Amino acid sequence: MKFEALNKYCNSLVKISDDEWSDFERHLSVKKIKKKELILKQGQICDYVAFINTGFLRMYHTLESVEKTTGFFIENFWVTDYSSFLTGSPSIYHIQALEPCELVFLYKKDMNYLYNKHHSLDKMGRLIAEFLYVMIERRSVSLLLDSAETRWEKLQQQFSPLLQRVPQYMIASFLGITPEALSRIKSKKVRQ
Amino acid sequence: MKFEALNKYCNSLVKISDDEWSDFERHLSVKKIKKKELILKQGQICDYVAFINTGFLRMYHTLESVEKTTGFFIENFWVTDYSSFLTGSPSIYHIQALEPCELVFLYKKDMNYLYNKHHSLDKMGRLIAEFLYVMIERRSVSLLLDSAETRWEKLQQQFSPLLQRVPQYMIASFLGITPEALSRIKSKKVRQ
DNA sequence: TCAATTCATTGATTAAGATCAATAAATCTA
DNA sequence: TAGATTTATTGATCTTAATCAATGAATTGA
Repeated sequence: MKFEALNKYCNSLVKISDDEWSDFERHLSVKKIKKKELILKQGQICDYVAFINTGFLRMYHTLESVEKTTGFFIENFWVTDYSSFLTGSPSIYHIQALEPCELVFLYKKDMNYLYNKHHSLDKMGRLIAEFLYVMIERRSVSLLLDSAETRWEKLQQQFSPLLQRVPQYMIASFLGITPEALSRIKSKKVRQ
Repeated sequence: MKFEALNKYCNSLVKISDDEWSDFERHLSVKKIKKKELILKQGQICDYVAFINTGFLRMYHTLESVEKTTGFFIENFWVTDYSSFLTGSPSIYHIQALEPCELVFLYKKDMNYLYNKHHSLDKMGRLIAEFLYVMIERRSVSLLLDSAETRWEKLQQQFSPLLQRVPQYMIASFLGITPEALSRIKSKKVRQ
């Protein structure tokens, strides 16, 4: 089943009736994405959210010639430029598949219809927005209050398996430092 | 009217019927807060959101002896530790009135009741969560990609009047720098 | 209003991380 | 699998901002 993981995810958040689910399902579309393919380009308006059945993506941006990774997206959760999606303003990011992906797309116009029609789906939208808020607030605080070394340690604790699959220069920019700086933090850790 | 500003704010987000509003209103309570008073202490669970009729507050934390301001809250919007409110985990912040405030409190248990009972209020909750997400994402990106000087310039553009009322050391830590560094950025600007 | 306190500024030094450069290691890909 | 390309590491130097210290300005509260 294409929507099994998503169904399970939704049910973990809110009670959804069969009727509501079938209305929801009608607006979903599955798409396979190749490795390195972009599902969003800088300057485009992100008019969808996509649930990640399988695979793994990153968000990055390329102002000032240097490429900076600002987020990762993993299985059983959503990928989108949520700010662009919400505000309708052009994205400042690219979103790229780091591995072959199977994604379930839901477009904004359909989402608005669903939100207005079904209280439970509106509630689910609220819970997701709240969850994303908590995640990004944590990141923001970490950037403000923690040293680069502490941010690296926390990232390891939180996403240990993910880090195996990602080039270090992407992790470095996600931490807000250069690859050289991350390399030095790591070698320091080993020697301790 | 104690709830006039809040009513206006809510109606700008969603259509609320008279019945829904009166149910909403029943769960609100107004409270006056003195300057310097804390409405939340580090370690407490924030079980409310409060709408700011008048006044002006900040959020700060005091680990490692140095006090760091991480947020400001202004009239006609909400004040809360939203992460603590959402997750039910103890706050790592103090919230303090920087001026005498009149606040409209809404407690979590009442909010959950209202969310479940009225679709429109659930929708409003979603819109607020989404708005807060966009705000903090903007801040997070700025911390990651902008220099301290750029962050200062953006803050000036966004909150010029606010900055008049706040000691500079609070602004400095909000920007993620020391008061000395902010002082130097400012004097550099003047000389240019 | 005036002393006490808090806050802002400036200077000197230190530390963290950026940048530049060279090389080694890993990974594509034909 | 071999050559090409990408990525990681290490060293040297430079920048930005932190820290420490002293002084001057501004607030505040009795």
